[in-house]
Amino acid sequence: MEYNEKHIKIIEAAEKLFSDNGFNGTSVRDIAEAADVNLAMISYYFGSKDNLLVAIFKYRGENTRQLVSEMIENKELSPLEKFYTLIDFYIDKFQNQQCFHRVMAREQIIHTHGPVATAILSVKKTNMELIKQLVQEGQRKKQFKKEIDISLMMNTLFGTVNHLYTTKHYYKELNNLQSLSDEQFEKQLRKKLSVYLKTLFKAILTYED
Amino acid sequence: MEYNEKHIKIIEAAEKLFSDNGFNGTSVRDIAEAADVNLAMISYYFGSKDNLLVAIFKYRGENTRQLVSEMIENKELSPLEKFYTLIDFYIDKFQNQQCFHRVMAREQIIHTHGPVATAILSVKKTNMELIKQLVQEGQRKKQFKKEIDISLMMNTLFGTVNHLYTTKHYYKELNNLQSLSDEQFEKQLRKKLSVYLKTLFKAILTYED
Amino acid sequence: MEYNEKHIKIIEAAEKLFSDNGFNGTSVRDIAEAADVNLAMISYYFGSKDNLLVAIFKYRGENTRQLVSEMIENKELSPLEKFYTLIDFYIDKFQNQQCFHRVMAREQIIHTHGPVATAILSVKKTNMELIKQLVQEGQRKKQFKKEIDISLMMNTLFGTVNHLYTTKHYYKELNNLQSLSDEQFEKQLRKKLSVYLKTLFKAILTYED
Amino acid sequence: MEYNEKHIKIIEAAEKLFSDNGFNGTSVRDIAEAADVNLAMISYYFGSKDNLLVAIFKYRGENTRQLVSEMIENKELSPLEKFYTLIDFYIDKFQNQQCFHRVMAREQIIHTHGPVATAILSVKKTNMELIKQLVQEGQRKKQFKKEIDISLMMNTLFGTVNHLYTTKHYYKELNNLQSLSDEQFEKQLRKKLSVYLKTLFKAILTYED
DNA sequence: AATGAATGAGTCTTCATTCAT
DNA sequence: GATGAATGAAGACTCATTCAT
Repeated sequence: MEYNEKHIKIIEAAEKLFSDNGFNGTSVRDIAEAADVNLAMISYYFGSKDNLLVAIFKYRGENTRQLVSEMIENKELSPLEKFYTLIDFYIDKFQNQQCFHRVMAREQIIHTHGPVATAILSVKKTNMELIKQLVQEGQRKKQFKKEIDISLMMNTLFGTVNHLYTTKHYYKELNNLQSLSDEQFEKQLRKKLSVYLKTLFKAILTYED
Repeated sequence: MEYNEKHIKIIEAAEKLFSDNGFNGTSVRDIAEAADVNLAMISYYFGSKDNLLVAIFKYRGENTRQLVSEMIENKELSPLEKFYTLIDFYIDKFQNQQCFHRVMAREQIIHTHGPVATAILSVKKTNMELIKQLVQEGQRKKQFKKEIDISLMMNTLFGTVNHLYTTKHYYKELNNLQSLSDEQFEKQLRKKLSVYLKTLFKAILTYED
Repeated sequence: MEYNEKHIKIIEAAEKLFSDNGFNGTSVRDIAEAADVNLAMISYYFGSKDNLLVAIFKYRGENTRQLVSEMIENKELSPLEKFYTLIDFYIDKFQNQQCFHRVMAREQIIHTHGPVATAILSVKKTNMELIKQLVQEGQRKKQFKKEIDISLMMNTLFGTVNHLYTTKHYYKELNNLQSLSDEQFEKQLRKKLSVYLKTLFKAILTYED
Repeated sequence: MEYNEKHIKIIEAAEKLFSDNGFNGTSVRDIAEAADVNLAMISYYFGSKDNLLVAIFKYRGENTRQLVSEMIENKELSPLEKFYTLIDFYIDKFQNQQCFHRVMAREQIIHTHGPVATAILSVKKTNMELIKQLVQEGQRKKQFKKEIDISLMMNTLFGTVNHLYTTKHYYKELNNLQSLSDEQFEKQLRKKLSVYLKTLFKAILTYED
């Protein structure tokens, strides 16, 4: 599917609004205003509001595979180094596409079937596949433990990052960081999280010493 | 606040519907029908649909503290044993109150301020406080590491459990477990998750050998 | 009809609220709260909200007749002096019972039939009768003109006072009297209106010189 | 603001219904039915029921100024003749737009602030200004008294006409004119009122002989 | 290809009143 | 006599979508 400029304008406006007010809390009218396009154009371009949601997942799902794929095939890095790179990649992704991940975090809960679920599953399958590949490489090279539940491990990776970024307002409050500017806070969070996850996954994946 | 039988009937009906269709995807009419009460009674009892959501959080938040508190004060368990008990407690909680946690998982994302956020924050504060207490006990007894980021660690605990239970339909699909009955699946998941998290948190908290 | 203390409390609370927000803009619940009585008591005492409105007119209509009647029968005053007294009496009445007159001014417009109209008509008949008597006395004594349209003249009397008091907020604005305190304004208005109406009705009623 | 055919259809239907049943006594559904338009169209066109009320005042307020203005600038009439014309103009206006004036009579009482009050005040200001101009012309030409309280005088003019037309059902009753057809009654009323007011205002404005 | 106008269905909430106690 | 709890009906408004142009 090719998205032209206006498609993208609508998608990004919708993403922001869905992120702030939820899918059902956002009206097509709101989106049209935010994207500065005619109201009827949204139905015209996407068919329906539901379809627009699916389009968001497709739009955001497209890029990931290639980026991660290239990184994994890099021959100069050890599996653990690759995993560290992967962690930073996902942290960056969540940080830079917070709106999208907020939308996804919410919608994946209620969509168990149907086109939205299919689009989400496709994103998840890609991630699963790439990470599996990486873990297996580490295992082949005897640098990663043999017994690793990849699915649960991924749950920890995405669960932690996702939970942290989608509820960062509570994190801020609980840790009395209200005085920090958003920028400072995000920078600090990024750093701490990166170190934390690397330590954590080193423990999960490798034979510690 | 005291909730009578009808309050609870409404709360539980709402919880289920919010869980399945989202807050905005559920009409007060739907709730009234599911709870088998008069439509006007919901406004009469709770004032508004928003208030009903807050009531759900208050209702579910009330019990936790005492249960966890008692467990933590138990003198016969070591800190690590207590943490293991805590893990199982939360796994059970998520498993038994999946509807509630689905609602909470969704609502905590968009409510950054206001009464809903306040109710959620209160639940989170309680959890934070209790776990902090427990970790500090372990540290005092030199059984837990000195440098533990409690907040991030909790993110891993709740993030993992939360993500797994709220998106278990994807987990099932990604691991090709569609053939399992829901009961079998849940039982197996519970078991695997428990072992996984205990191993994980042992690594996070203690000086491994 | 005898009104007890609670009846009167309700009537006066209703009168104030109807005056501020209109009959349909006031809920029985509002009245119950303002009167500090149980909600059901209003139906219990008055039967219905409509009946309460009728009760207001009956309650306020009762006193007028006797007061005016006595004044008119006073043998020491000339007809014109009596009319002057009457003018001040009505000005005082409108000033002291502004809420009631606001309600009446509004309700008399839409109630052309039915119990409310009947109650209002009864008040009007009383006034008409008394004033007619007074004018005829003046005519008998050759102090008032023979050709006086009493009905239109009363329209001028009540129309002027009524219009002025029910829309005094516009009068204030139009005459740039916003700086005056309510008290100062009312005092000044009362005075000016009294002089104005006496001059006016002297011209209408008597043979000027 | 430009009103198209449908706007006007809605405005006029609303005006009639507000006149008969009051603003709060009329539902948007009633208006939609009377105007034979879709229910949602009223919100679509006017935004809200309150806005529709404001639109009524704006719609009816637009024409007056020009008509009166032209008449006042007419060089062939004496000030008193102009005033007589003005009286007939307002009588006609009240007679022909009884619904509107009923609505205005009711709403000006409770709206002391806000957009409705602003729209009403604007109508009143226009009238005030035009009449002031006319009276001052009469004073300059030494045909009107020097000491005239224009504001109170206008209260008498509008108060009388307004009171008479908005409560004409009581006038009919009090004067035992129930046997007259509406047409006959209105014709007769118009005539009597015109004569009455001209006599009255001649007395108020000019040096009588 | 793009859109202004329009709409049927549905939203949450409030209402005056009732009735068992 | 007095009332807390309850409700059927109705309220104003918003929604996603359509369709003639």
